[in-house]
Amino acid sequence: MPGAPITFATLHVEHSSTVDRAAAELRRAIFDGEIESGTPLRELALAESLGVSRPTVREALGMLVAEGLATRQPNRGVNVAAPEASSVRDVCRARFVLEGAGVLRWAEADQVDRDHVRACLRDYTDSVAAGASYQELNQRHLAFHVSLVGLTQSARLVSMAELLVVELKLALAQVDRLRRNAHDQADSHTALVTLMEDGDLAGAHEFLREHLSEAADAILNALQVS
Amino acid sequence: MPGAPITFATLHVEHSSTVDRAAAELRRAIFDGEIESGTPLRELALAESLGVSRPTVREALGMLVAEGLATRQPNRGVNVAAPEASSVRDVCRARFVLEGAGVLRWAEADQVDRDHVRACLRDYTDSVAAGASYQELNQRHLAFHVSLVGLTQSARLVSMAELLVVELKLALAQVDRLRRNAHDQADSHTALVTLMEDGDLAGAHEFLREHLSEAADAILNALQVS
DNA sequence: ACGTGGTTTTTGTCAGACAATCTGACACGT
DNA sequence: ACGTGTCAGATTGTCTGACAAAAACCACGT
Repeated sequence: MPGAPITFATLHVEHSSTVDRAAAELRRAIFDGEIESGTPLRELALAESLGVSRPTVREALGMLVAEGLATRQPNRGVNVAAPEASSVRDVCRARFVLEGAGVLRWAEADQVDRDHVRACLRDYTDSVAAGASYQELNQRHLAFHVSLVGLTQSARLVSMAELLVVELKLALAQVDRLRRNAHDQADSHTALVTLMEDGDLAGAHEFLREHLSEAADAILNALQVS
Repeated sequence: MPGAPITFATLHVEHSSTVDRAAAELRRAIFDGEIESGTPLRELALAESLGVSRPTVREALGMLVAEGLATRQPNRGVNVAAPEASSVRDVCRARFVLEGAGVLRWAEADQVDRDHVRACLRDYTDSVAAGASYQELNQRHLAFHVSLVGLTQSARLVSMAELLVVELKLALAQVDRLRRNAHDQADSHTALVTLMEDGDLAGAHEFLREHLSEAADAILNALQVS
């Protein structure tokens, strides 16, 4: 259609600010275990290490605090968050509410969202079969759980679930180095999807509750060991 | 007991930073309707008006953006968020998931949390009976809804619900000046609690769905009118 | 050992400055 | 007339340097 207003909808340039890059670097260092949980994040030291100014570091730290990756005590600085038993239980309870709501809405959900769940499951099982790296398995595993929340068709619930997952990744980063028994819970996930496909949503809901409860116990055990 | 370590547990000083006070002032101005939705929040102008420096304003604006009260476009500044129809629907869907989860857990919930729900309901009905100000009615009304989420015993879900409520308050601030028909939904809330007290949790759940759906429609109508 | 006082480190906040980017308007060539 | 290039103004993003306040640390005297 000549003359029509052409929109280059697919084009996109990375538009990252210095603060974003600094925050991303800090996240990476935390998840990679380069920074132990509980270590203080001094603004001046970080500014020199990252090669940016103190205000920039301050803003990046504010983002981490908002994400729950770090805690700030007034006039005492920010530390890498230390996952406690109570917070792990809380996160898992919250996850069950969000993901459970998605599971129960499987039937009414959008076709796109259901397909997304299937795609995430396939990605995960493929990674397991291919013997992918530990990090990647974790990523796919959690992505599947978030995709369940997508069934609620609420963008806010999804972003909340992503926040919870970030906290969980922090807890996992503490124990992964100890027991990296790459938990292939792919079978469990497949069973969950099968239940939903068969229309047994109540069964899937109960299955999810046990699945999450087991996950919480596993993390708590690993945390107490370390 | 002489010599015992004395703790002045009741003493408490306000320990607020300049940034917190600036953010609080901005929130107040937004909710009071002094700043229209969509107006740009220039850092320099705010710094002069508030009597603080630009970095402080910047940080306060970052908090507002994190809360969803304002939106930031890179290199173009932050504007007071404009509630759209889609976001109102999304918030209400998310609220139903969170509050519904609380309602369904009424029986297993902690006695303290159930009492808190009852207390919030009483506060609300008392305010209605006393012909309290519009602002206060709104406050109590929303506090009751948040108390429902408290039944899940998940601190994270509660803080998520509080975030949603803030967004809702923003939308209400837009329409309240137009139609402040102080919706006394106290009867509706009382009916909800009665259903739960009687053990009809499924009924209460369905009742909540309709209650929230009506609220969403009312807000949407008011928004379209304005 | 205990409480007291000063010293040092770190954060919270400020002031000023500069570069990068966006906006809008205007001139230019086709 | 239309699209393009250019420029000035405004605003944000980031940096530097500085200072006050709070907390942590350490020595001191009793």
